[in-house]
Amino acid sequence: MTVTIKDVAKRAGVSPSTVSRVLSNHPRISLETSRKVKEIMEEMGYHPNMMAKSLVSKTTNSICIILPKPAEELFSNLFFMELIRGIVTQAGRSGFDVLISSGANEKEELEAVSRLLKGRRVDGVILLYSRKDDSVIDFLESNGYPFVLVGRSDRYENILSVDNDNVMAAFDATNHLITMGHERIGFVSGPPNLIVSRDRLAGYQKAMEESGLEIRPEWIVEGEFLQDSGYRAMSFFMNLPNRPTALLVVDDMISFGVLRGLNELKYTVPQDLALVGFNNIPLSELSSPPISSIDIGIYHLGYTASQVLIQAIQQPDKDIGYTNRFIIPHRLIVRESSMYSPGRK
Amino acid sequence: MTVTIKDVAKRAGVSPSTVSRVLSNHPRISLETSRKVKEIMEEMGYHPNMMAKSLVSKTTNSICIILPKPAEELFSNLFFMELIRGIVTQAGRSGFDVLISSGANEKEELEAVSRLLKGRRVDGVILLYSRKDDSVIDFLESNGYPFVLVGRSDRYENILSVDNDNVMAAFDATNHLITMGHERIGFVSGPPNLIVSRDRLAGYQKAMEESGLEIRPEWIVEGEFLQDSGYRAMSFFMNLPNRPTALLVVDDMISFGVLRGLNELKYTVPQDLALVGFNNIPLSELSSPPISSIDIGIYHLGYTASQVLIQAIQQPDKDIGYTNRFIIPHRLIVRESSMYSPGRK
DNA sequence: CTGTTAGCGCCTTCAT
DNA sequence: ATGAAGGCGCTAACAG
Repeated sequence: MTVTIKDVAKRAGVSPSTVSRVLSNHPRISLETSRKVKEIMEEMGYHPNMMAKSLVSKTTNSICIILPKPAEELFSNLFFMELIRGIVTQAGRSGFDVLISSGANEKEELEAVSRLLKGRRVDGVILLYSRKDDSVIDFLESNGYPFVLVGRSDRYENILSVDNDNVMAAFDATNHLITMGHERIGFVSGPPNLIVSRDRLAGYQKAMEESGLEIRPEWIVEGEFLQDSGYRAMSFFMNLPNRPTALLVVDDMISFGVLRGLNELKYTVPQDLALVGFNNIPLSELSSPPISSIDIGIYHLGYTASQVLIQAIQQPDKDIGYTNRFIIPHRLIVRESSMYSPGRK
Repeated sequence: MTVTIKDVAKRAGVSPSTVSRVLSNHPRISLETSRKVKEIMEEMGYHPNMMAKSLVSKTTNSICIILPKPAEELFSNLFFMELIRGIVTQAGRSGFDVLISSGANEKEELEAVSRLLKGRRVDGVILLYSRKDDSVIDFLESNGYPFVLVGRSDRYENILSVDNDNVMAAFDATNHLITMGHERIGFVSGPPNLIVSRDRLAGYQKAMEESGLEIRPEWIVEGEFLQDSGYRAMSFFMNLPNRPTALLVVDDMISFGVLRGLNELKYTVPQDLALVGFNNIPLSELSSPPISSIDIGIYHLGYTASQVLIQAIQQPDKDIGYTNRFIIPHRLIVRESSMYSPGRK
């Protein structure tokens, strides 16, 4: 049924070793033989058996992605799919396959990772989240397995990671609003345990301070009100005395909730409240009005993560510690939601 | 470095076969030995080498997903991610790993599939698209490889597939609008080469005909105007003499474009035009107004596809031809965008 | 019940 | 430049 090296060898009248050498472009092999063998391989439809190859080479040419559990996905599926696309594309170019896995809880995740790595099914791992303490990272690190984190961890310093400069991104976004003439700017955050939320908050604060603008605690909202509560949250917010004229929102998905709340309350964006979001999901430009957003290069993030991981797999020595964090550039996309300059009061 | 069966055997004072038997829960093995071996495995941190296992068993316990190329993804990333989640979850429960792959064009796709299958890296394939003629399907079918199609193909009749009844779904959606009192109903379609577009169009037409309502060709629009052209398309549409009072939109993503166009033209939904979409993406309920949508159970679609494929892999005899199409139920989610009954004229 | 033997398909010495 | 032999880690006969 299956065509093996042996078969090809027999048919070509040479030894299996010779065929094997042809396969690996061995230098010491006659051009004549090489040509003939290749022809026969083609003719017989030979395909190398990856499993056998892996068994002897102790390498699998594949990596795996650990999806976060649904609970943690504030940043929607859009985000992950785009990331995966980047990863898969780059991995493909390097001749790597991508395996995708997830677990219902951290324990299951750890089991899966352990099985895949110890069972020699993959050579390395891409982690798509950043938790505070993470048994998976502990496992990977203490066993010396190659892995890269998409995001940032402040507990683990010297691990490979690919991330945006979220502080700077928020800084830029805030300054954009300030430049537009806003002085009272609020911030809608995501789950506070996500590092990205904290980083963006920090960038916002930094920009406000550097411009000598006031930050009031009640201007900072934690935005888990994706669904129904968008209305109430915005209602509270808009009724503040001396309310903000602009809002930085940590994720475009949340922006939609905000927008919805504002709409129900009959407020107009950007006149009553200007908006700038993050992540620039495809729908950001389709909403009414289109939302200004920081594009963080999600595809690029995935592409780079894959590249970095594969490099680490192939040359396990290069990470000397000072080039371990890779920063993907961001850029602000200005749309209608922030194209309005408030008059002074 | 790696702990093998041999090592465990030596340490336990038994033969490798015995250890292997313990691993596979062989019946004829003393309880005593079994316990001891298991203990030692635990203690030595033994993990079976998947590659070696695959090599001898000629089975990989993994499947692969072929992503469509970006060009074909009218139905956004949201759709695919949700699908993948369903697939990965179910596969995990059956002890299968999921590999994900894609190609820049059909030729590359075919190469990838061929490499994975002939190279014995995966046992079967899930196809996430339905094209008219497909060299990948031809390849899979003629080689007798297990695969399942998410979607429908009218060229290939007897292949395993998981799909919605899109005709019925569109029928239901249209009837909902009719029940609400609409008589002039339009249809925004997707790319005409996608079967799902055609099926939904058919369901719409059926419902209209059965209710004795008129269908005008100019009421049927091909909706590739996601981005900028939403405005112009809607402008054309709303200026029709005797224009529709309701619109069926083939995908929620497109609904956003429509909504945006309407907004710019100062029309109100649902008063000026009622809207019902498909796929019920998470954002459908966050838009202003929230969009009524047919939920097609994307996760369920993926979950079932995985289940069907794995079953086909494990018992390659069962598909006798009359149970090859699996239909996932849909349901209409009514929201504001269709909660308005137009007065008669 | 347990041990021995022989591969799965490939690669890598070691000879020639 | 090519062949022969041994082994990667595991399973599946075949013997006891």
